[in-house]
Amino acid sequence: MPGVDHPPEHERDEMSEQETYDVEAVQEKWLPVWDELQPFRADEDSPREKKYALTMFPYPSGDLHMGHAEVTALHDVVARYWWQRGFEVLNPMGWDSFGLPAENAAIRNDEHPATYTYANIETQYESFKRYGISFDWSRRLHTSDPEYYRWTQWLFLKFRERGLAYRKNSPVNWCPNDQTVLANEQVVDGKCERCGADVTKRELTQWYFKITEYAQELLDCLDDLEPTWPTRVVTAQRNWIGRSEGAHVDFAVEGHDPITVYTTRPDTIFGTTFMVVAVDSALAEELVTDGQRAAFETYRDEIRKETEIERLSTDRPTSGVDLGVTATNPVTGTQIPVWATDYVLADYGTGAVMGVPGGDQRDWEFATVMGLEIIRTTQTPEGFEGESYNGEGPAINSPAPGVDAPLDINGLGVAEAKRATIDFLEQRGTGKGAVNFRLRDWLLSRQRYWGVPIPIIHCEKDGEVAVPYDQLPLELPELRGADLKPKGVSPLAAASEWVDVACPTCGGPAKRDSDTMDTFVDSSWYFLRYCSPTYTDGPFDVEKARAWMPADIYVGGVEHAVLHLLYARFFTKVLRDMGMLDVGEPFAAQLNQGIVINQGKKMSKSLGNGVSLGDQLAAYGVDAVRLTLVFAGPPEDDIDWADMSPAGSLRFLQRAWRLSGDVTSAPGTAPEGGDVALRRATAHTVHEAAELIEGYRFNVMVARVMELVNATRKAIDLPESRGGCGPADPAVREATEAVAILLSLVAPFTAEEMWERLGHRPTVARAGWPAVDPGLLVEESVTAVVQIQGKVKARLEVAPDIAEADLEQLALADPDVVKAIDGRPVRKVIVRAPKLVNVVV
RNA sequence: GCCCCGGUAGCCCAACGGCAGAGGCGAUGGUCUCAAACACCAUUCAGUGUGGGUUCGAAUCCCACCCGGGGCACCA
Repeated sequence: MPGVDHPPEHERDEMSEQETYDVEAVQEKWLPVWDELQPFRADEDSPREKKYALTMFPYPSGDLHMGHAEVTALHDVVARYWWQRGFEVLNPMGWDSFGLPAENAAIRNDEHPATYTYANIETQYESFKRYGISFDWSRRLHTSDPEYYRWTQWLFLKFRERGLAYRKNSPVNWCPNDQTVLANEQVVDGKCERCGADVTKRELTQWYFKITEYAQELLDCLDDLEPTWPTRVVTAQRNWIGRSEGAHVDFAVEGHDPITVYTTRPDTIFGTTFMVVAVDSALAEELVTDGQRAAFETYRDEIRKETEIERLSTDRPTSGVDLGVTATNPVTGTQIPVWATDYVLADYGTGAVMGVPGGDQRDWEFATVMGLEIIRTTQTPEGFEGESYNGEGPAINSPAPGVDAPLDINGLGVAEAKRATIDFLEQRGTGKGAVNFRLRDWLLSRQRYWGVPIPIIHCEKDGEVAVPYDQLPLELPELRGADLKPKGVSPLAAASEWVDVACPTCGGPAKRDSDTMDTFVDSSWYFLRYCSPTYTDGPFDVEKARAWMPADIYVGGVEHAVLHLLYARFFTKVLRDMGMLDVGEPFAAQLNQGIVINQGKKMSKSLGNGVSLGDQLAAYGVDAVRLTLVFAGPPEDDIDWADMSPAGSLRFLQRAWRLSGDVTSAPGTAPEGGDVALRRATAHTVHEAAELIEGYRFNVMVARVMELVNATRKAIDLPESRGGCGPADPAVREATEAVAILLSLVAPFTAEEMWERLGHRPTVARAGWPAVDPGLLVEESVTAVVQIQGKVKARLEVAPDIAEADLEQLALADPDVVKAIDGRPVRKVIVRAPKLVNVVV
């Protein structure tokens, strides 16, 4: 084992000063003790104030890796801190155990996905235990257990009863590799978030959660989360929800219902010279005239073949087809042509846009290519050389000079012009102010096996029929190996003895819905299940949830900034509206850790730069690895393992541990009367550590503990003449005990061992926060700096409560200061008692 | 293109608008050793990405730019 000295047996006697810290033996020693003591069992009936420490539960792929080690080490600092501060802490762990990797493994190995899943869960469970995180294992859960997913199904049915789960036919994102649909959030740069394949569109009837109904509230509550959530998560969610304000405007079409468009710039309506609808929308199909139908269909089919990547590409050529109809501008009465194009999105707004080339660059390009008229409606600034202009400026051509129109907004600024136009449209009944969101409803159906079956039966006569609540859980049929191969429809559809059922309403032949739910549904409420993991009368015990929710901290990866975190917020709000929760937000505070990389790059098999957590633990021990991860830097920063020194961490732990063997005073020795300098250092460290932890500045906290260890070492070793006090001084015991308790947040094995060597009973994890005499925090004297023109010229030892006038007098009398002033007239003296005096000459 | 976050010793990182350095790594020298490794002791090193501004005083506040990371991006 590198870094640890194992002297031969015969030398041991001469090495009493250099005791050996046997990492492995210490680890083996304490695990069974903790199992016995169960120090982290959360009790909601406890009179202590409660804290809920939550960390994102893992997907069970293989064993734990460096990423898991980092996030749980950071998380554990907070959880253990809260225990030490006297809180009752809920710190649960479970597994997000439905999902594709298990299914793919099952196909490869001709087995059941559960085999892979539960084997990995056991492996990870054992690893977590050895890793010494303060989880309450009695609350362990797996989302793939029927007793868990019965409640996922229950929630789905409840949501459906509230109109929040519905089925619709619509073009959806399709991953040709995983052979399943994807939610908007799972398409990143036109690629499948999971496998990276180019996503295409398909027209399918699928289940959706109506998250858009909560769009405004999801947005508004971000204001309250802003102080305690990472900025980047809050902004990412704001961007994702994408609220905009504008108007719906109706354009009359002969022989058809009016076309309603959404626009954020109703004030530019005088510049509307054409109209564009999404080529893949039903509206386009309806509007197209017989004469243009052939051209339209050719164009539409071309676009449909394209992947998301191609459609999203910003340098694609402008394209479109004239639909052959005209619409009437509701303000000017002008007839304008209606086109179909691919730059308008079918599922945003109304799928139709008023073309204002003077105010929108896309419209400008379209008008230029198609030879359509361009009218500017906002005065461009002096020297403007661009094409379209959407900035601030007075309205012009609204109406054009000499034209008589029922509305005149010429000269108004953008905001006033908008308001005037909306007022006019509303009076005329041809439009109204409107708000739009970028957020779409959450597509939750998946054409795969290893997920929660959707508890719906499709009957020809009765339509969609819910599986009765007393028949939940609706369990998955036993499929394995080749049965699970992706075929474009769910594997469940082929399990005829499962799919074919009698309709619960009419008893006639019917079929079960053969899709399963997106696994993000499972993880949208697991933090509630933890509050009462074995509850059988509902997804969770409302009273228990009241006791624990919201989670006081949620630690996890920033990759979930929109997906999981938005969905979980949505579920929480719905459950609140169902009367099951008091809170509208699930996570009061959040901490995102960085990732562990190696040699400047993400660890990956292809780069061959992976670092095995198991190897690191074997080489340096759990505590040293945890300490390294916590000490590496601010939690949000990435950690380059190549820059880290677990050996250095181990060295420090040994130094700390050695202190506990050097203390010679008896346990319980009162610290009063001990060496004051060391007592002050201890008091400061403990005091500051609390502030640092609460600010998530764990790396600095560790540094402070290192300082205290160094100070204690010196106090023991140095002769009295050089500030030492010897191992028998009560201050040494006080400092060492503080070190043990502070270290218990990061290095629980070492801390436990120290605690025992100090003559205490286990477990240090519940020893309580070190008591600090507040008097020791007040310094007897402080160093005041005297500056001339901002440059330090002298230092003075002064009382901390010195008056400004006294300090000024003292400073100006100092010989070094007098010399530095050198007889020049003093123009100004700035005094910041007790730390600083600045003399301006 | 728009919006966030960040640039401090060789490296990882500290520093209420007030002495740029807390801690660690590395390096160098020493103690120990036949020698080395380990351990221990000591020493070393930047003026804070660039340019302006505010201030008695700026790593810290403001503006512009450069570099790195992230989010959104035909969202009308």
